[in-house]
Amino acid sequence: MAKLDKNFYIQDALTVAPQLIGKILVRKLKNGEIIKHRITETESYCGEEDTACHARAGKTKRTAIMYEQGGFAYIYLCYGVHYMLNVVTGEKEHPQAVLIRGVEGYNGPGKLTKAMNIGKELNGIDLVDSDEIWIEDDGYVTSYTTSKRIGIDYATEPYKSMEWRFIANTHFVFA
DNA sequence: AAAGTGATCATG
DNA sequence: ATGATCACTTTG
Repeated sequence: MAKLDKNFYIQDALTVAPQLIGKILVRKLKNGEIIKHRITETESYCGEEDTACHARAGKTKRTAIMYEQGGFAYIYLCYGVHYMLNVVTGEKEHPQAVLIRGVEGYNGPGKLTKAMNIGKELNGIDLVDSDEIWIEDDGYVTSYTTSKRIGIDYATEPYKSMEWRFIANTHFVFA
């Protein structure tokens, strides 16, 4: 069971996002309980030029973590209700991140963070060093489908139409 | 179809 | 200090 390392996260968000499909998100609670879920859906957000990315307006207190080297968790509260889990990717000063949009058993980014007890106290944590949350590769491989990203009506073309959402075929195979 | 929710960011 | 915005979920 290989924990994903720094070299993996340093790649571009567009490289990391499809590779995260099928990987296992691991959460260890303070009471020692371990929760594991396979990732089924991700989205890439790529730099200041990507009008859908939080870093589009430049570096702020909130987005500063995206400018770090890959491997950190970026967690924020959306619509005052839901925590979103993102993985920072790429080199330092390249604000990129991959949103973990769904895991097996839970569709929807808000549901998965609730189910796995992920909150703002984990924002900025190092996924490579942490023993509270990390991602593992057990060799499982699956095909995936791409589509346009969700909930980014405020973005402009061409980014609005980029197919930067990756969905595991697991649940959608009609063989 | 629509509202609910609260941190964040840009104004004054 | 105040207000606008928002990468969603749930309800009717």
